[in-house]
Amino acid sequence: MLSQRRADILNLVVDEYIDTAAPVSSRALVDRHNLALSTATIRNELARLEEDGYVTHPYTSAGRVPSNVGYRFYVERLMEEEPIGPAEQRTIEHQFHQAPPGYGDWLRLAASILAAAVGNVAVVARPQQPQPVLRQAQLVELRPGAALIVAVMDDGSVRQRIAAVPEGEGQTRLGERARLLNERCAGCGAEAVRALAPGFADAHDRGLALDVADLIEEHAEDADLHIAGVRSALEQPEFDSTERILDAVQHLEAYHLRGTLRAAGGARDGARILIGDENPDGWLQQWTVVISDFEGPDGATGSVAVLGPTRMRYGRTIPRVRYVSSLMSGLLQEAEPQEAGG
Amino acid sequence: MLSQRRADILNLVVDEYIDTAAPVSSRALVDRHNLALSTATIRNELARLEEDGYVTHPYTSAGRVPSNVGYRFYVERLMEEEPIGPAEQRTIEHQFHQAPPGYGDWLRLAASILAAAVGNVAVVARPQQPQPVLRQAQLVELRPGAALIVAVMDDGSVRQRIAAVPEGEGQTRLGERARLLNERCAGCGAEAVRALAPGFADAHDRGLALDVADLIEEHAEDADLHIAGVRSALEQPEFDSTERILDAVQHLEAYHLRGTLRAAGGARDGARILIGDENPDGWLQQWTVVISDFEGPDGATGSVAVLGPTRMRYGRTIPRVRYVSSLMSGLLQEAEPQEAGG
DNA sequence: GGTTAGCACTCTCGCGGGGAGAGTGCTAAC
DNA sequence: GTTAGCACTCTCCCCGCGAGAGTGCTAACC
Repeated sequence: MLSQRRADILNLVVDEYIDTAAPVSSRALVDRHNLALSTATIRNELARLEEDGYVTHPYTSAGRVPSNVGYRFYVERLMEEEPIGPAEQRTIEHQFHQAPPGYGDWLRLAASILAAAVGNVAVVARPQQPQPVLRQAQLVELRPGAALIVAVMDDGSVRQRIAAVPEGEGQTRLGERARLLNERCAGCGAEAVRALAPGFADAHDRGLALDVADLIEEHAEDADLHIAGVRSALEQPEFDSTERILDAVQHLEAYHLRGTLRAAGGARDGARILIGDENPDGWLQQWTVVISDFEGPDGATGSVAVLGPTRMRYGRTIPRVRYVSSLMSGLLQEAEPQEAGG
Repeated sequence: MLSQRRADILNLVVDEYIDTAAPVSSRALVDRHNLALSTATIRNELARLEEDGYVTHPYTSAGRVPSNVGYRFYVERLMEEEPIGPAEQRTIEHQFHQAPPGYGDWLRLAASILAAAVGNVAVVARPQQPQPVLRQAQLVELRPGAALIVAVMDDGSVRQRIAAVPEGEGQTRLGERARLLNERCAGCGAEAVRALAPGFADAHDRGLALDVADLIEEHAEDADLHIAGVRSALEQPEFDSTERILDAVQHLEAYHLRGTLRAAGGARDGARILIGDENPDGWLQQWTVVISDFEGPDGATGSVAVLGPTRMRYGRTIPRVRYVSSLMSGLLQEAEPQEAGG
């Protein structure tokens, strides 16, 4: 366990490093916080903190940099959360209410508001049910012999697939097939639909039912994941080399992130926090991820997350992730949706 | 008009520069192509080409670099297209047939195949009808007082919006509302639905109809736009500074690109080509965009495009954009869709 | 008149040196 | 336990310099 004084010093080191992105020297600590100790004493304490693994040295005679262990301790014990002031809150809600009311717009907006608030990458994933159920399927004729199946789930997610249909059929016949399909399969999960499939008299209907079953259990499209703030994150000094930027760009593509959002991690008041190598993904070793889930209709869960360098303004980020998450939750569950503000 | 010899030299300069990314010297031209002329003669010709605006000098004593005018001339008169060999064609088709048959997957796949084939950013936009028509709308209960409208268009595109509904209603009542809406509005365009709205007896149904009308004329989501190959494009030497990379990253976000794809430009056999400042967008001044549209069902048009530095392998890119575009078109219109390749 | 050799001139790029500055670790004294 | 002092280390930036690549120009050549 750290002595009070050493914990205080660690706190200052982390704060300072988060602020300046430069290794923190004993001199800087004493001067900038008017410590009643000499730099030599601080140096001794820093050496102890280093022995215990809370800070490191980039090279022999530079200042100290927090380690992942140091950040973790900081997040759990030292950090002060930066509250969301009334002005900031008003700004955010204002932005929300000015948006066009499309559903995708809300999600995108949440991501970009959050990204702007924390200066890092923000990701918002649409609520999805773990075991979705078919609400209704449509058949859209593409050309003779092929149609697009559009399947809407009970959580509002939509999945599409091209399927073979008999060549001579027009849209009206396809409409009948869709009606039959819906009559029997609406409200069913993937296995149920698959079990119902053999019951269709027509071979093509059987095929369609199996396709629908596939669609139900298919992972939702990455399209339902909204990312914002990549640029501001990459402007931070940790991304000084082009390779690092390119690696980040590559990994921040939508379909890599779904899995990331599901990762568990040290929680703090409902926000899961993964620092550096606590992340399961290799490429995130230098990143911190802060995730908060929110509730959609019928037990569907969505996620709000921020990704940034481990040197992140935790005190600012964590409450804002939580707040945007609760806004989304409220939007979908409690409060009035369409009331235009002022 | 350029003399034959000067045109030949320009051709060599552009080829060479595309290949090496370094200013082309008279020496390099003579040596690498066994020209029966001295470097001095070439220098004279290069000076003339520079006078006429086809090439430039980065600084006094470096080699020559093609200007946009030079590239344009090259694309229209000089370039040789690099045909798609049978092996490459087989690879591409193989990749296509191995894909999961989801509709979004096809589009994404097309983008990533194209990106890999040309080493630049590839974008594929889902076919959309200019004047879409409602096929069917659904109401998904989010919570008491609010529902999600899910509207499917006749081209298979889907748009969603949150709407207010009377508080006491369950999903069954919402289903009835949806049925009424579909009975009257299916097959209608935005104005038609808007005209029908006052005909609904119930005020909420009127509101829903108006929402649906909005949805029909709303721009489709950026979600329907698939991007690939950002990393390989940014690995090229023109992106040496972090600022350039960041600018590119920022602008390559999905919702900036729809407009870009609609831009017209010098065409070559069905591919529209915009070189450098021919692009309407300011940020694309250093980029070339090659676009080819393809036909979806019922007159919907999608687009396939490649974006890269003006120093782009035009001879390779153009036929491949055209080819992938025709594959998409075929997938949606002519050939067999599901045949798995042996 | 077109072509070419020769040469002076220019600009970039990479390398090494050197000095300033910032910080540490250690020792010895308080 | 704290502190002053000092030697030591490592980075960073600037500068200069030489090598190399390429051009433009002039004058001769076919």
